[in-house]
Amino acid sequence: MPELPEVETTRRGIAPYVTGKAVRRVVVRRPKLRWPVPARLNASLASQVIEAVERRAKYLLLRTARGTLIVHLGMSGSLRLVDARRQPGRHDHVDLVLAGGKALRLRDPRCFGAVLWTRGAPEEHALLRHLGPEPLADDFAGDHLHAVSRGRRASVKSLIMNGRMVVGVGNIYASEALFRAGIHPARAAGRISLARYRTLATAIQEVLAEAIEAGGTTLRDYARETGEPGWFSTALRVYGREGRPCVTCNHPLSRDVHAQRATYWCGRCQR
DNA sequence: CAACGGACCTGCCTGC
DNA sequence: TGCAGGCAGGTCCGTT
Repeated sequence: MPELPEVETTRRGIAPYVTGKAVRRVVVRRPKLRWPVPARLNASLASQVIEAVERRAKYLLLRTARGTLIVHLGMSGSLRLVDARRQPGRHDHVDLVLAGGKALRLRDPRCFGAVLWTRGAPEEHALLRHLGPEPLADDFAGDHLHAVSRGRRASVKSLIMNGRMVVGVGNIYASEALFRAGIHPARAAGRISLARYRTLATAIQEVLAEAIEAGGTTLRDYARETGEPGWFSTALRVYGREGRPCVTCNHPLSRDVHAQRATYWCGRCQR
C-alpha cells in the first residue's frame, strides 16, 4: 500500500484530470471499507465541482464548495482514472463519475481504505485533527522530534511511525530513514540527542522526496493512477533485504518484528 | 498518558 | 495438487 510517496504521486497524477471537473454521480459497490462509505455520498457530491485535490498525511482531500471528500488508500488501495463505462473489477468499490465520461475509481482488495465526507474544514475532522506536522514542510525539523520524544521509552521507529508525532512515515520509509541516519530502530526515542534527531529529520525528508521524485515505490498491488507500474523498490537500501550485505559496510542486514511490523537494519552502521 | 495487542480484509507465497 | 499458515505498504481502538 501506499506510503506517503505513493499517495502524493497519486495526488499529482489525478489532480490535472479532476480539478475543475463536476461530479456526475457516485457509485458505491461496496460500502464496507475501514468505515462505512456514507450512504448519502451521492446526494452530497453529485453536481459538485472538484476545486482542488490536496493531501494531508496519507489522506487525499477532494474539495468542493459544499464539502470535502476524504480518501485514504489503506494498505492496498489505488485510485485510477478510467473510462466510466469500463467494467469494474471485483475490488473496484467506488467510482466518482465525472463530467466528460471519465471516472475516478477506487480499488482496494483489502478494504482497509476509507471514503468519507465532511462539510466542515477537513483539518478539523476527527481523523485529521490530531495529526503531527508534514515531514516535507519547510519548517519540519529534528528539534520537533527531539521535543516530542522526551521521556518516551518506546522505540524511535514507533515514534516516527506515530502520526501524532509526524505524519507520512510508513513502515518501509521508517526503516529506510533510520538506516540513513545511522540510528538503531529499537533505540528508546527519549534517549536520542538533538543532533541525531536533526540528522533523522533530514533523512526522512530525503527518502520521502526521492521516492516521490521516482514516482512512488511499488511492491505488490500499487500501480500508478494511470495504470502503469510504478518505480520498483531497487532504491530501498534495507527494507526487504534481510541477510544481504549493507550497501555501506557489507555487514549482513538484519530483520526482526518490532511492534508487529517487519523492521530492517544494519547491526553495524546503526546504533 | 504511554505502550501494546487486536482488529479490520483479501491475496499471495511458502512449505508440508 | 491442495491446503494450512504466515505475511503484506495503515491506523484506530480498547486494554493494561
